[in-house]
Amino acid sequence: MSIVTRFAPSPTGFLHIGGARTALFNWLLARHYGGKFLLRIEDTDRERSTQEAIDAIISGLQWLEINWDDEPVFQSSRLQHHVRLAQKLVKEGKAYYCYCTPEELEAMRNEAKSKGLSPKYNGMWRDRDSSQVPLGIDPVIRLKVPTTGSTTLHDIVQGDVTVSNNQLDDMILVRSDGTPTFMLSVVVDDHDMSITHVIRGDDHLTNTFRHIQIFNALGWDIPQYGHIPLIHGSDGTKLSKRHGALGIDFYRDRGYLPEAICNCLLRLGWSHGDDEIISKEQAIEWFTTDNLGKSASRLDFAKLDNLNGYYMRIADNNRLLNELLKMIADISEEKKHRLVLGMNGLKQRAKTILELKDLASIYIDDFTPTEIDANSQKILQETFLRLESIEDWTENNLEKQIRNFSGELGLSLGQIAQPLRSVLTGGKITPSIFDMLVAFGKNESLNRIRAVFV
RNA sequence: GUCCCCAUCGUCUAGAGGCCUAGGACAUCGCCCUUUCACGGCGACAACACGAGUUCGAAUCUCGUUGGGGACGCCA
Repeated sequence: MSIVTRFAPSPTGFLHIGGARTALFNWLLARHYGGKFLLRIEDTDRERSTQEAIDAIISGLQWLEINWDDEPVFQSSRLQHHVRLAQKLVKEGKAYYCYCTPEELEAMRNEAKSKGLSPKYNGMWRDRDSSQVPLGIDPVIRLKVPTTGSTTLHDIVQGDVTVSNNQLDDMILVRSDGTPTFMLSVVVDDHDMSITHVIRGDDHLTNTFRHIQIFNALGWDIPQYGHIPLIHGSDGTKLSKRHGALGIDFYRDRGYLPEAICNCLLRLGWSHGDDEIISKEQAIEWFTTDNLGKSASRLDFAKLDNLNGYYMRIADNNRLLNELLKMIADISEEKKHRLVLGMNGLKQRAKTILELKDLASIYIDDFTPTEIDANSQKILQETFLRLESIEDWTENNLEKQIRNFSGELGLSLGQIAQPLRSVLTGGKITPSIFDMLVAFGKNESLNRIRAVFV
């Protein structure tokens, strides 16, 4: 059997970190088994769905390189089909029209609550005769859910979960305005798209029991479900904007690399022994639902930073340069060249692209040298003369020569390096001086050293 | 309130009855490396929520307690 998974976000907000992880897991599962991963935009709530959100979801997935197969399915284009199926269920006696007003339902819920029962619809129109239909009220279509027995979900993450059917009420399939609800649409679309496996957030667990009822009424096979625990905020509660449930673009703007985000997300609720750094390729090879965890986790920014630092270090220099140039408006060719030469020294010190940009300022911005004491000035003068005579201006040779003459002068390397660092950059914390001498080039380096003498 | 789920270091987790005086990673703190800062190396700190039971033996199984989370919409 070939596996088909899907990611089905509703475009009412941005792609956040939890959604991204859900997408990642479904994607990984499909790729692992050589199946398909589909994207479905659940835009049935036309009030809240926005094109902006659709764009954010799509660009977010693309940025993370979670690529879907086929064209995205827009649920809104399938509404008539959904409604027809609901009407078919009515004809078959498996669903019925309900004429309750929102006010009546509200009262019903309150009453149930006051009796200590779970608030649900009481099925008052389930078996009523059509002659009792009130005028002027547009009905909804509700499913006739079995009132006895129980439903068991064989969840691939949670194990078997059983809920007695009297906990379920006759859910609405079609609203009074004639549009299908999420409950119906999800089931129909999952069936029509031949979805075999659904990995989704824990918050859908109770919905799944409703979905199963609809699948049964329609006489369709039920996909495999795996409900993964939600990602919590740092205080252990449901992720909200405060906690980083921000759009994935927030992370991009903060200078995180997509592969670091994916690696981090992967380890939230999934593990493979002691492995921490896991490439996409390895993830595809290793990912099955067997290693999915059952308890909620929190996103740890310190760990993300660490992971991102790792991926920065191994990132291609040209790629990092391009990211940098996106943030730096005008830059001369000369300075750009410095960045190219200095990138190795820069990237191993930066945890994010933003930090990289800060570090890169030594090659771009003007600066004021720190105070140089008389002794250091003498050392710099000597250094200047020595450097001036060096023809082979490479990192290796510079290191060799400078170490040599520091020895000859009876100085430690630090006694030369620190004042040199200062006149080159105005800072005390920088990449290696050899690295910087190369990045600045011989002319600029000598100019900067000479500048302290005039 | 009702139903459902969860529970190992601060955080992410390994662990599927003896291999566990509980392993790894991040964070924190030392030391080393070292031209500064990073990187890297070495080390330290630090957890089986609690209580019963089952068993020769329990982090692992059962029950209860406590704690946390989720769901109860003509939202998805």
